[in-house]
Amino acid sequence: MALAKPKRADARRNYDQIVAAAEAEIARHGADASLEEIARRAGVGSATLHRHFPSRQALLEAVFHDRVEVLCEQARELAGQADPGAALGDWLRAVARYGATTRGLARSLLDGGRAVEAPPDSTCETMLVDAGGELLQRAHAAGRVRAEVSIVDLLTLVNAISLATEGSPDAAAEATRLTDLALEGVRPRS
Amino acid sequence: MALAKPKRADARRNYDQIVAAAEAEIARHGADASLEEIARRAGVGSATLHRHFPSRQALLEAVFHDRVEVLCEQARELAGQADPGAALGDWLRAVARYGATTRGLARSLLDGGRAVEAPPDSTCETMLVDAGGELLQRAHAAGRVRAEVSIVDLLTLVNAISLATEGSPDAAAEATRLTDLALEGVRPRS
DNA sequence: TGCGAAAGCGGGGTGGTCCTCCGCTTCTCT
DNA sequence: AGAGAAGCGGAGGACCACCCCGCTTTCGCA
Repeated sequence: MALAKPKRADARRNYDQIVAAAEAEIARHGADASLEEIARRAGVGSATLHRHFPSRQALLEAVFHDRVEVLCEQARELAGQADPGAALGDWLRAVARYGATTRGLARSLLDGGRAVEAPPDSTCETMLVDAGGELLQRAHAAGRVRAEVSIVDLLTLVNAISLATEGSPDAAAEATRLTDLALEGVRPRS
Repeated sequence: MALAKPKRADARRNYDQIVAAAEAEIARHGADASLEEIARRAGVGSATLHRHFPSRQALLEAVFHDRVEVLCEQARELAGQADPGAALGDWLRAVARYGATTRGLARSLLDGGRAVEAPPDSTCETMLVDAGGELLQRAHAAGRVRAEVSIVDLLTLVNAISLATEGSPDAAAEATRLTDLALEGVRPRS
């Protein structure tokens, strides 16, 4: 749905410029960067931005779509790995790292998850659920994950960690550490 | 610091009215409720609000101070319990529940943790760290928690969970479940 | 190639926000 | 009661999201 690019040439050009400007601006100022400023830097009127992206969330989805796709690709690669438990863990750590280091992503995923609008599939949220579901299924089959744990649980947890560590000095390390903690549990392993 | 109430009677009255209005408004609209609207409902000019609370965070601290105090009190009670592992777990679950069901609290704690201003002690963040530190220390001593786990880690984790579940249909249950998950880990206990 | 309809554009307006300045009011202390 | 300090709040500036609507650009078709 984030891919429903407009068909007229100028519209498409503007669309791309807006996404590019948004990417830069969000990296600089986080998920609630000024839409006005984004439009300005993209060289379009603010109305154009609002026409292409009816909500802030729509813009965020478009900006992060590619990055999320990379994560999904990574999940597909890891699915072929010998140890399904490790594969799932590695992927979740990667997601946490990505989320913690990419300003606005975690926030976008969180809001996207609660979205009131009809979720027309292929949102970043559902992409991750699909990709991660595969890994979790294998881990379940191998008995490496408790049966009642769902992929939505895991992604919520990991996303929460991203959100909480985003902005800390070494966000990547912090996110990885906390993800490990959550996956392994707090008690010493006997 | 959130307790440094003004001394003149009218100022004190306004202060209290602002906090009361803020509490209601934040419950309704979350941590980024309109300060203007809060001032309006408190029956004061916006300048008065800004004079009493130089930043949004300062207002949030004042609003949530009492609730956080309750949590700290709870920690002190649990510290006397026989099983330190369970005590810590119970408390963290309570914090998660509280955070998930009290709009704005989790967000406030998160931003409070990163605060750039000189943290003059007795912020909500430090109160929780102190209260929880006690519980963690006992759990450590009893060998129920891995040595490298700190109270800041745990609170960050729990707060992240609050943040991520706030607003879901049954936030309390969801927060509790995810906290359990994080404390116990993902793998089946042998 | 040229033309007309449709698609898209963007300046400017509206109503909201945060925050500050500064003349005025209210309180407190004696 | 009166002086001085402490506090007040309306007005105003800078910014923002979002929309309206007259204008421009593009594209399919002849």
